[in-house]
Formats: sequence, structure tokens, C-alpha cells
Amino acid sequence: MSKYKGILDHIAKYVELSDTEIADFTSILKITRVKKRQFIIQPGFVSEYRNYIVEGAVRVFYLDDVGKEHTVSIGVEDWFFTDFHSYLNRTPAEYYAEALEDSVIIQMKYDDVEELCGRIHALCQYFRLYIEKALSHSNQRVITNISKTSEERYWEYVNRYPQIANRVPQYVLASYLGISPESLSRIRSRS
Amino acid sequence: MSKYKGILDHIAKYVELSDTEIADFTSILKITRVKKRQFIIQPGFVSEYRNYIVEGAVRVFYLDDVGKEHTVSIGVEDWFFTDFHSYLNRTPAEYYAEALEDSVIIQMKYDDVEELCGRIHALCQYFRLYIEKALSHSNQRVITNISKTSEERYWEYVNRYPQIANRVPQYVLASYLGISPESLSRIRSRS
DNA sequence: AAAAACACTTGACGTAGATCAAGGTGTTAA
DNA sequence: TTAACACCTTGATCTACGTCAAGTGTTTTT
Repeated sequence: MSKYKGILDHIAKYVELSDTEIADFTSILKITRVKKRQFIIQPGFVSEYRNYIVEGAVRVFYLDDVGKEHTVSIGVEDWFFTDFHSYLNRTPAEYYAEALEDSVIIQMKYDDVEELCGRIHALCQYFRLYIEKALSHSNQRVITNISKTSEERYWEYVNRYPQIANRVPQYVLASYLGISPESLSRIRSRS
Repeated sequence: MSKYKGILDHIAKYVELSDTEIADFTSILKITRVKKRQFIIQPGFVSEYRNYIVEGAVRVFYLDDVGKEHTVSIGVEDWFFTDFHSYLNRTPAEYYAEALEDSVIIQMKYDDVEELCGRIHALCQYFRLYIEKALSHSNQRVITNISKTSEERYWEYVNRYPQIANRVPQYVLASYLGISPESLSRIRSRS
């Protein structure tokens, strides 16, 4: 039971679930352990799950047609990740999700989530409120990317997520910020 | 009643509302007419409403510290817009929303939406599903911005939204795509 | 414990796209 | 009908960053 404490606490920040609702919800959860460098999502396969990180770190990235990686998201404890487009439309994923460390994640299937959200009002509220916040962050990221220099974007990130910046490889952070690894190295050195 | 047809049809694509739910929902809606170039949201004022475009076109943009505009979103009929961060946290807006044409919009207050979403399960589902889709698009835009050239971004947009590309001024599109107006003009000329 | 792979740094160079500046055309306003 | 804008174009630079390449330290693998 306590293995779900993290996600239940997360939900409790937004809504209150009854005991039976908690039981219904936890019944659709599946705990998965993944090793560093293991792929959780791969292009060509449907991203069947919404994934919640209990422990560890995961990044989602896109491999473009010239072989360059572009990181969509970097997640640590208490973050959700998935290839949202693939998950929502049940189409083959276009992104990879890769464990940056040995990690423990909670997975929940699209159909199960939808069924429960149709039945449990509070759960629907939880996801709505959480996603609204995520959208507001995503919008902010779009603006930062088009309005700030590489250097500004880097320091903004370090300022906001100091512990993540130290935890993930530099080339991952570079590809998240839309900077080449070489340039990021130079940005760090001049300071 | 038929003045709400657009938004009710939009909702009907996601969920089914009963007649009394429809009545409850429409009771919180307020129709507003705005003239071309009029601001609907301004920095310093809280963005109180979720806005739905019935007719016309609106853009949301950020004015940076050197006076450059960066367009967050361009919306036409059946699109929602707001300064999401301001709306969700009831903090002063950082963005402008400006009518690009004389427009008719439907406005709904944060407190009213939250109250109804707490009471009407289907409405909560509607917003959840709609926002999930919006998040998936926003993620896609982040990746496009960091992985494609200006030229690719422009043609991708024209391809995807041909009618919008013709409807809004070029400098607005440029600032949406993160390109200078001069460069966009050159991209268009070489083809 | 050696070999191989991975992650980061540093230098030299090239270029996409920004900036600055000037002129042209269509639209709004007095 | 004459300004006064608003929007777009075109040309001449400039520069922030990307690319390519080589070298070093650090894990991972065998």
C-alpha cells in the first residue's frame, strides 16, 4: 500500500478521494522498475501508459532525421511523462522515453484512466487541474525558447531547477534547452 | 440561445450535457464584443476569464524587456485563449491579448468555471480532454522550435493552418514562429 | 586491468538569421 | 487630398551559435 504513497499524496494536494475511490484507483496502477538507459517508450510502439515517476529520472526525447536528439521533458520524482500524442490517439509514438537512472515508475493504461475519470469525478478534477498547470508551463517554455538567448535559458533553468541541472548529463540539458553540447559547455565555462 | 451554439457544439464533440447542465453552464457565460486592436488582457491586470472566440481572431503576446513582441498563440473561431498562468493563480498577467479583427468572444470567470467543474462531472471531463489535447500541441511546438529551421517552421505552419496564415499580418506570424519580420519576408520571397 | 565507449572541453571556422537602414504601398484619418 | 500610420520588402552588415575536429578524463564492459 505504502508504495503508492507518493502518488496519493500528490493527488491529495488537488482533491480528496474516498477510501473506495483510492482502492479503485490503485487497482489500475502497475509498478515497473527500469534500469538506467532502458527505454520505456519507443517510436513505432503506442505509448500505452501515463507514467508517474516514484523514484529516479526519465527523459523524453525526439530523434530528428539527421540523428540529433531533442529533449521534450526531463522528469524526476513525482512527475508524469508520456508521449502525449501517441497516448491520446493510440498512434505509434514519435518519441523515446529513457531512464536516466535506475527508476521506479507507476504506469496506468489509457483505457483504465478514461474509465475511472468517467466514473470518479474527483479523479477527473485532479487530472484536469494538473494538466492545466502543465499547459501553463509549456506555454512559458515556448516563449522562453523564442525570446531568450541560449545563455539566458541556461541560467533560468539552473535557477529554477538547480538539483535537476546537477543530476542529469549536460548533453541532455543542452538538448532540452535547444543548445548544442559544445555551446553549453562554453556558456558554463565563462562565469 | 443560438448565440451559444458554437461553444455548445464544441463541447458536444467531447461530452454530452443534460438540458439543466447546459442551462447552468450558459448562465456563467458573458458575450463581449471587441474591436480590432483592442486589448482583452493586459500586463498588470489579472486575466479573470477563460475566453472562447465565437467570431474573429485574437493573439496573445509577450512584450520583452527590449520592446520585442513574441506571440504565444493565434486564435480564430472556436479557440480558447487566456494568460493561463495569470488566470490559474490570480496573479497579474504578463501577456497581452489583442483582437486582430473585430471579434465576438465568450468569457467565463475562473470562480464560476471551478464551481461548475466541481458540480458537473461532464464539464470537468470536457475541459480535461480539451486541455490534454492543447498540451500535446504545445509540446509539439516546443520540439518544432528547437529542432527545425525558420524556413521549415514557416512552411509547416502554412501547411497546417493555411487559412490562418493568410488571415493574420505577417509580423504576427513571424513573432509566433520566432523569426524576425525581415527574415520571414525573405523566406516567402525565395519560393 | 585493458579496451572500448561515453561525457565533457577547447579551438578554428562557417552560416543562418538578427539588426540596422531606407524605401514602397496600401489603409486610416483629419 | 494630404498627412500619418501600418505593414512589407530589399540590401548591407554583424554575430551568436552550430559544426567539425582533436584531446582528456571517467565510466562501463570484457
